Order: sequence, then structure tokens, then C-alpha cells
Amino acid sequence: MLIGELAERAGTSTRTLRYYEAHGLLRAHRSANGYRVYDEAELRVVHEIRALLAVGFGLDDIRPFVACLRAGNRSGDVCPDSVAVLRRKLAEVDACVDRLSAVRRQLRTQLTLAIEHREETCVPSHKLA
Amino acid sequence: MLIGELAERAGTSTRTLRYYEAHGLLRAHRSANGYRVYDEAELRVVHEIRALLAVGFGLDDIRPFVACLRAGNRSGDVCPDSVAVLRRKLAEVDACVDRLSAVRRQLRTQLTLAIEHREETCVPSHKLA
DNA sequence: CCTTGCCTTGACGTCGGCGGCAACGTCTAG
DNA sequence: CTAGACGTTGCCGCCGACGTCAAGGCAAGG
Repeated sequence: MLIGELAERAGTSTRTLRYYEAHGLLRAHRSANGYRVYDEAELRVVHEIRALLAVGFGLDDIRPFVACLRAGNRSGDVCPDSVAVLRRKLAEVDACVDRLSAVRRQLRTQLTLAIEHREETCVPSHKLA
Repeated sequence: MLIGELAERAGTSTRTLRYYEAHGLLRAHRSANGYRVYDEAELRVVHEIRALLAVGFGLDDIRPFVACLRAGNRSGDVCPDSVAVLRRKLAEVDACVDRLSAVRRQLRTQLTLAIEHREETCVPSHKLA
């Protein structure tokens, strides 16, 4: 399978596939003319990468999952390194949700106060330049 | 007040202040030698900018708040344009929290499944290169 | 005069996951 | 033979809020 076919089957671009390879996630043999030739298994790998990217992982985070797949596992999730990354990411997401929740509270407070004070102090900015 | 003093009093850098000015948020007079000279009021503006940035606003979002302050209001929040931005941002934050919550659920599921399957299928990736 | 320390503008680097283009080689069908 | 559809490498652009030089002007004290 050449790069164009893999790209189409995976629903992505050749640019993207070369990018993954440059970052150590994809593998390809080379035919005599220098073209990249992919195993069927790489399609699976690309799907894994895309799924994890969609969830918010970075390429570096994804590497262990790919290694896990290559090691013969049916899922890229089952290896200890992958599990560690999953845990870490879960913690990050939790932290992020917490921060955003705090921000949300502040925004609501700010909005409420602004609307309350609106009648008292208002000198509308858009009427003055 | 020169730029160094304002930077120090605002707890930021001169680079940052020049950046804000370049993006239409800060104002300065120029002394004979070309130095920026700031009013006391600009300190207030810088604080407003920093506070909003910390909450997650972009510089473009902040412009109405600064205009509102300059228009003579005690808070940058009370003008209609500012309120509109606050509302929009609140909606964005809500959407973001929702997405992250979905991601969180998926991560937990993935983690749970991975740990369940661990004993059955495991070929640890880090032992194979 | 020289140093030190303030100020000026201008321009490139950062981070990540690519998109897009250039300039070129390869293969195939008509 | 040639067009066109594939492949290759390589490099710039993007987004945003700055950090970090670079190269120089201006002020003041020893």
C-alpha cells in the first residue's frame, strides 16, 4: 500500500502520514523507487493515532499506544505505559475542568454584578469612541 | 511615569506594555526624547487587562473593557459591549467544560477496560523496544 | 570620556499539528 | 512523446502573548 491509498483509507492526508513518520509513530518500507510502502497493520495504527489525537493527546503521549499495538496487543491501551499516560491525562483533564469551573463562577459573578450596576453608573463606551 | 516604572508597578514587563499598546489597549504620551509617558490611570488599565487575560480572554476580547474604563466607568464590566463579551465567553467556557467532561468519561472507560484486559492479553510494549 | 541604566524600534523564537507550495523524480496510459 | 497522476524532500505559514536579542539614542554621575 502506498501513501496515497493509506491516506484515503485512513481519512487523512499524505502530509499527515509523513508527519507521523517523522515523529516516530508510523513505519514504512521503501520500494526500489523510494516510495513508502505500508503494511495493512499500519492502517490500524493510524486509526489509533487519530482517535487519541481527537481526545486531546499530543503525539508524544501517543507513542506508547502505538508501541503497544506493534507489540501484538489488540488494543493500544493495555500496556502499562499506555495506562500511565491515560491516568496522567485523566488527571490533567480533571485539573482543567476545575480551572474552567472556577473561571465559570467568576464570569457569572462578574456578569451579575455588571448587570446590577448597569443602571447606576453607565457611560456607554461605544458612544464615546 | 515611564514604561519601566509602570511595568514594575503592574508586575509585568516593558515588552508586554509595548505589546498592549501596539494592539490598541494601552495609551502613552511621548516626552521630548521619545520616551513613553503614562498617566496614573493606565495602571488601572493594565490591571484590568491582566485580570481578564488570566481568566482566559484574548486581547481582542479585552478591548471593550478598556474602552469602558476610559469612558469613565469604575468597572470595565458595566458597558453593553463588555457584557456581551462576558456572555459569549461564559458560553464558550460552558461548551469547553462539556467537551472536557465527555473526554473525561471516555478516558475513564478506556482506563477501566485497559485494566480489566490487562491480565488476559498482555505483551508489555516496553520489553520489546 | 566612559560607564551604567534607562529608553527606542525591529525582528525572530516559542509550541503543535499539520496545510500548502516549490521543485523535482517516477510510473502509466494514450 | 507527453500529459498527468502519483511519489519524494524541504521549507514557510498559522495562532497568541509575549521572551529575547540586536543595535542604537539619551541622561547622569565619577
